[in-house]
Amino acid sequence: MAVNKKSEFGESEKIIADFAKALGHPARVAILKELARRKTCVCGEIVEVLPLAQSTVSQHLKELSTAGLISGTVDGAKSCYCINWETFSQFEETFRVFFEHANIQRCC
Amino acid sequence: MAVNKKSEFGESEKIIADFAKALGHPARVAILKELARRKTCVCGEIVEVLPLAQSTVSQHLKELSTAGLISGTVDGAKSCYCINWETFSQFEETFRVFFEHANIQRCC
DNA sequence: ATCGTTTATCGTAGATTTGCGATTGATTTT
DNA sequence: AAAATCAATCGCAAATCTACGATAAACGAT
Repeated sequence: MAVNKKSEFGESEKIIADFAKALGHPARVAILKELARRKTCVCGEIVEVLPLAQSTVSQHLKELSTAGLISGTVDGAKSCYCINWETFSQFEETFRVFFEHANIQRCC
Repeated sequence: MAVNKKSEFGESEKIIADFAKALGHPARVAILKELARRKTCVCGEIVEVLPLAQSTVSQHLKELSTAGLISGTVDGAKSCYCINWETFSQFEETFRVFFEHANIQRCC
Protein backbone atom coordinates (compact mmCIF):
# COMPACT_ATOMS: atom_id res chain seq x y z
CA MET A 1 0.00 0.00 0.00
CA ALA A 2 1.14 3.52 -0.59
CA VAL A 3 0.63 4.72 2.96
CA ASN A 4 -0.15 3.06 6.24
CA LYS A 5 -3.44 4.46 7.49
CA LYS A 6 -3.44 2.75 10.84
CA SER A 7 -2.54 5.97 12.65
CA GLU A 8 -5.82 7.53 11.59
CA PHE A 9 -7.96 5.41 13.83
CA GLY A 10 -9.05 5.85 17.43
CA GLU A 11 -7.18 4.53 20.43
CA SER A 12 -9.66 1.85 21.44
CA GLU A 13 -9.87 0.63 17.86
CA LYS A 14 -6.12 0.18 17.87
CA ILE A 15 -6.04 -1.51 21.26
CA ILE A 16 -8.66 -4.02 20.22
CA ALA A 17 -7.05 -4.59 16.83
CA ASP A 18 -3.59 -5.10 18.31
CA PHE A 19 -4.80 -7.63 20.82
CA ALA A 20 -6.83 -9.44 18.17
CA LYS A 21 -3.96 -9.46 15.73
CA ALA A 22 -1.68 -11.08 18.30
CA LEU A 23 -4.33 -13.76 18.69
CA GLY A 24 -4.76 -13.99 14.93
CA HIS A 25 -2.51 -16.92 14.18
CA PRO A 26 -3.13 -20.57 15.10
CA ALA A 27 0.47 -21.00 16.24
CA ARG A 28 0.09 -18.20 18.76
CA VAL A 29 -3.25 -19.58 19.95
CA ALA A 30 -1.59 -22.98 20.34
CA ILE A 31 1.22 -21.37 22.35
CA LEU A 32 -1.31 -19.77 24.66
CA LYS A 33 -3.10 -23.09 25.01
CA GLU A 34 0.13 -24.78 26.03
CA LEU A 35 0.97 -22.01 28.47
CA ALA A 36 -2.51 -22.27 29.95
CA ARG A 37 -2.21 -26.03 30.34
CA ARG A 38 1.23 -26.22 31.93
CA LYS A 39 2.53 -24.96 35.20
CA THR A 40 6.06 -24.64 33.94
CA CYS A 41 6.33 -22.96 30.58
CA VAL A 42 9.73 -23.12 28.95
CA CYS A 43 10.29 -22.21 25.33
CA GLY A 44 11.68 -25.61 24.41
CA GLU A 45 8.55 -27.40 25.56
CA ILE A 46 6.47 -25.21 23.30
CA VAL A 47 8.77 -25.90 20.36
CA GLU A 48 8.26 -29.63 20.91
CA VAL A 49 4.50 -29.29 20.71
CA LEU A 50 4.30 -27.05 17.63
CA PRO A 51 5.02 -28.06 14.02
CA LEU A 52 7.40 -25.13 13.65
CA ALA A 53 11.10 -24.42 13.83
CA GLN A 54 12.60 -23.06 17.04
CA SER A 55 13.31 -19.68 15.53
CA THR A 56 9.74 -19.34 14.32
CA VAL A 57 8.33 -20.19 17.72
CA SER A 58 10.68 -17.69 19.30
CA GLN A 59 9.37 -15.06 16.92
CA HIS A 60 5.75 -15.84 17.81
CA LEU A 61 6.65 -15.69 21.49
CA LYS A 62 8.12 -12.27 20.91
CA GLU A 63 4.98 -11.04 19.20
CA LEU A 64 2.80 -12.31 22.01
CA SER A 65 5.16 -10.65 24.43
CA THR A 66 5.15 -7.33 22.60
CA ALA A 67 1.37 -7.34 22.54
CA GLY A 68 1.41 -7.99 26.30
CA LEU A 69 -0.40 -11.33 26.14
CA ILE A 70 2.47 -13.16 27.80
CA SER A 71 5.39 -12.37 30.09
CA GLY A 72 8.79 -13.94 29.97
CA THR A 73 11.78 -14.07 32.25
CA VAL A 74 15.21 -15.54 31.72
CA ASP A 75 15.79 -18.57 33.90
CA GLY A 76 19.39 -19.59 33.45
CA ALA A 77 19.91 -20.72 29.90
CA LYS A 78 16.18 -21.21 29.53
CA SER A 79 13.32 -18.77 29.20
CA CYS A 80 10.15 -19.04 31.21
CA TYR A 81 6.92 -17.73 29.77
CA CYS A 82 3.44 -17.37 31.14
CA ILE A 83 0.14 -15.83 30.18
CA ASN A 84 -0.56 -12.27 31.18
CA TRP A 85 -4.13 -12.72 32.28
CA GLU A 86 -4.41 -9.06 33.16
CA THR A 87 -4.12 -8.12 29.52
CA PHE A 88 -6.90 -10.55 28.72
CA SER A 89 -9.28 -9.07 31.24
CA GLN A 90 -8.34 -5.55 30.17
CA PHE A 91 -9.19 -6.53 26.61
CA GLU A 92 -12.49 -8.02 27.68
CA GLU A 93 -13.33 -4.78 29.42
CA THR A 94 -12.37 -2.60 26.45
CA PHE A 95 -14.33 -4.90 24.18
CA ARG A 96 -17.36 -4.76 26.43
CA VAL A 97 -17.36 -0.97 26.64
CA PHE A 98 -16.80 -0.73 22.92
CA PHE A 99 -20.05 -2.53 22.10
CA GLU A 100 -21.93 -1.36 25.14
CA HIS A 101 -24.64 0.61 23.38
CA ALA A 102 -24.82 -1.65 20.36
CA ASN A 103 -28.02 -2.23 18.49
CA ILE A 104 -28.39 -5.95 18.75
CA GLN A 105 -31.18 -6.13 16.22
CA ARG A 106 -30.29 -7.19 12.74
CA CYS A 107 -31.24 -4.96 9.86
CA CYS A 108 -30.62 -7.62 7.22
CA MET B 1 7.45 -18.29 3.77
CA ALA B 2 8.48 -21.53 2.20
CA VAL B 3 5.42 -23.48 3.30
CA ASN B 4 2.17 -22.58 4.95
CA LYS B 5 1.90 -24.50 8.18
CA LYS B 6 -1.52 -23.33 9.17
CA SER B 7 -3.10 -26.67 8.28
CA GLU B 8 -1.09 -28.36 11.01
CA PHE B 9 -3.00 -26.82 13.87
CA GLY B 10 -6.16 -27.91 15.64
CA GLU B 11 -9.65 -26.85 14.68
CA SER B 12 -10.37 -24.63 17.68
CA GLU B 13 -6.99 -22.93 17.24
CA LYS B 14 -7.97 -22.08 13.70
CA ILE B 15 -11.46 -20.93 14.63
CA ILE B 16 -10.13 -18.58 17.29
CA ALA B 17 -7.32 -17.34 15.05
CA ASP B 18 -9.64 -16.66 12.13
CA PHE B 19 -12.07 -14.68 14.23
CA ALA B 20 -9.24 -12.74 15.84
CA LYS B 21 -7.59 -12.02 12.53
CA ALA B 22 -10.81 -10.55 11.17
CA LEU B 23 -10.86 -8.29 14.21
CA GLY B 24 -7.16 -7.56 13.84
CA HIS B 25 -7.31 -4.30 11.94
CA PRO B 26 -8.45 -0.93 13.29
CA ALA B 27 -10.46 -0.24 10.15
CA ARG B 28 -12.49 -3.37 10.66
CA VAL B 29 -12.97 -2.62 14.34
CA ALA B 30 -14.13 0.86 13.35
CA ILE B 31 -16.56 -0.64 10.85
CA LEU B 32 -18.01 -2.87 13.56
CA LYS B 33 -18.28 0.12 15.87
CA GLU B 34 -20.22 2.02 13.25
CA LEU B 35 -22.47 -0.94 12.55
CA ALA B 36 -23.09 -1.33 16.28
CA ARG B 37 -23.96 2.35 16.64
CA ARG B 38 -26.35 2.74 13.72
CA LYS B 39 -29.68 1.19 13.01
CA THR B 40 -29.26 1.49 9.27
CA CYS B 41 -25.91 0.34 8.03
CA VAL B 42 -25.14 1.16 4.43
CA CYS B 43 -21.67 0.87 2.95
CA GLY B 44 -21.54 4.53 1.92
CA GLU B 45 -22.08 5.70 5.47
CA ILE B 46 -19.15 3.63 6.62
CA VAL B 47 -16.95 5.02 3.86
CA GLU B 48 -17.78 8.54 5.07
CA VAL B 49 -16.62 7.75 8.59
CA LEU B 50 -13.37 5.99 7.72
CA PRO B 51 -10.17 7.57 6.37
CA LEU B 52 -10.10 5.05 3.54
CA ALA B 53 -11.13 4.80 -0.09
CA GLN B 54 -14.41 3.17 -1.03
CA SER B 55 -12.72 0.17 -2.59
CA THR B 56 -10.67 -0.45 0.53
CA VAL B 57 -13.70 -0.28 2.79
CA SER B 58 -15.50 -2.67 0.48
CA GLN B 59 -12.60 -5.08 0.82
CA HIS B 60 -12.68 -4.89 4.63
CA LEU B 61 -16.42 -5.45 4.56
CA LYS B 62 -15.87 -8.55 2.48
CA GLU B 63 -13.31 -9.90 4.95
CA LEU B 64 -15.63 -9.32 7.87
CA SER B 65 -18.36 -11.00 5.88
CA THR B 66 -16.22 -14.01 4.97
CA ALA B 67 -15.24 -14.44 8.61
CA GLY B 68 -18.94 -14.34 9.50
CA LEU B 69 -18.72 -11.26 11.72
CA ILE B 70 -21.22 -9.36 9.61
CA SER B 71 -24.02 -10.09 7.19
CA GLY B 72 -24.90 -8.08 4.13
CA THR B 73 -27.84 -7.89 1.78
CA VAL B 74 -28.32 -5.93 -1.40
CA ASP B 75 -30.90 -3.19 -0.97
CA GLY B 76 -31.45 -1.70 -4.40
CA ALA B 77 -28.29 0.08 -5.48
CA LYS B 78 -27.11 0.10 -1.88
CA SER B 79 -25.78 -2.63 0.36
CA CYS B 80 -26.98 -3.11 3.89
CA TYR B 81 -24.67 -4.59 6.48
CA CYS B 82 -25.14 -5.59 10.08
CA ILE B 83 -23.24 -7.38 12.82
CA ASN B 84 -23.65 -11.12 13.17
CA TRP B 85 -23.88 -11.24 16.93
CA GLU B 86 -24.26 -15.00 16.83
CA THR B 87 -20.70 -15.37 15.61
CA PHE B 88 -19.53 -13.19 18.46
CA SER B 89 -21.21 -15.30 21.10
CA GLN B 90 -20.02 -18.47 19.44
CA PHE B 91 -16.50 -17.12 19.61
CA GLU B 92 -16.90 -16.16 23.24
CA GLU B 93 -17.98 -19.73 23.98
CA THR B 94 -15.09 -21.31 22.06
CA PHE B 95 -12.70 -18.94 23.78
CA ARG B 96 -14.13 -19.76 27.19
CA VAL B 97 -13.87 -23.51 26.67
CA PHE B 98 -10.38 -23.14 25.28
CA PHE B 99 -9.04 -21.60 28.45
CA GLU B 100 -11.37 -23.43 30.79
CA HIS B 101 -8.79 -25.39 32.73
CA ALA B 102 -6.09 -22.76 32.57
CA ASN B 103 -3.57 -22.26 35.32
CA ILE B 104 -4.18 -18.69 36.27
CA GLN B 105 -1.10 -18.45 38.44
CA ARG B 106 1.90 -16.72 36.96
CA CYS B 107 5.19 -18.60 36.89
CA CYS B 108 7.26 -15.53 36.11
C1' DA C 1 38.66 -23.59 29.06
C1' DT C 2 35.77 -26.35 26.06
C1' DC C 3 31.56 -28.47 24.81
C1' DG C 4 26.70 -29.00 24.65
C1' DT C 5 22.21 -26.87 25.45
C1' DT C 6 18.91 -23.31 25.10
C1' DT C 7 16.98 -19.32 23.14
C1' DA C 8 17.23 -14.81 20.64
C1' DT C 9 18.32 -12.49 16.59
C1' DC C 10 19.68 -11.79 11.69
C1' DG C 11 19.05 -12.30 6.92
C1' DT C 12 16.20 -13.80 3.50
C1' DA C 13 12.43 -15.82 0.57
C1' DG C 14 7.85 -16.27 -0.32
C1' DA C 15 2.99 -15.39 0.98
C1' DT C 16 -0.41 -12.45 2.44
C1' DT C 17 -2.42 -8.05 3.59
C1' DT C 18 -3.45 -3.34 2.80
C1' DG C 19 -4.58 0.36 -0.05
C1' DC C 20 -5.76 2.81 -4.14
C1' DG C 21 -7.52 4.11 -8.73
C1' DA C 22 -10.04 2.46 -12.51
C1' DT C 23 -13.61 -0.09 -14.14
C1' DT C 24 -17.94 -2.50 -14.17
C1' DG C 25 -22.69 -3.53 -13.25
C1' DA C 26 -26.67 -2.25 -11.15
C1' DT C 27 -29.98 0.97 -9.67
C1' DT C 28 -31.88 5.69 -9.11
C1' DT C 29 -32.63 10.19 -10.57
C1' DT C 30 -33.40 13.53 -13.95
C1' DA D 1 -32.77 7.51 -22.49
C1' DA D 2 -28.96 9.84 -20.27
C1' DA D 3 -26.65 11.08 -16.18
C1' DA D 4 -25.62 10.32 -11.58
C1' DT D 5 -25.00 7.31 -7.62
C1' DC D 6 -23.60 3.15 -5.22
C1' DA D 7 -20.83 -0.73 -4.32
C1' DA D 8 -18.09 -4.83 -5.92
C1' DT D 9 -14.20 -6.30 -8.33
C1' DC D 10 -9.76 -6.09 -10.89
C1' DG D 11 -5.02 -5.05 -11.24
C1' DC D 12 -1.26 -3.34 -9.22
C1' DA D 13 2.30 -1.46 -5.69
C1' DA D 14 3.97 -1.34 -1.20
C1' DA D 15 4.02 -3.07 3.46
C1' DT D 16 3.79 -6.62 6.56
C1' DC D 17 3.76 -11.40 8.05
C1' DT D 18 5.39 -16.14 8.22
C1' DA D 19 8.91 -19.37 8.14
C1' DC D 20 13.41 -21.13 8.00
C1' DG D 21 18.47 -21.85 8.53
C1' DA D 22 22.48 -19.86 10.28
C1' DT D 23 24.51 -17.61 13.74
C1' DA D 24 25.26 -15.50 18.17
C1' DA D 25 24.87 -15.06 23.06
C1' DA D 26 24.36 -16.88 27.54
C1' DC D 27 24.53 -20.45 30.60
C1' DG D 28 25.63 -25.16 32.67
C1' DA D 29 28.32 -29.24 32.65
C1' DT D 30 32.62 -31.53 32.02
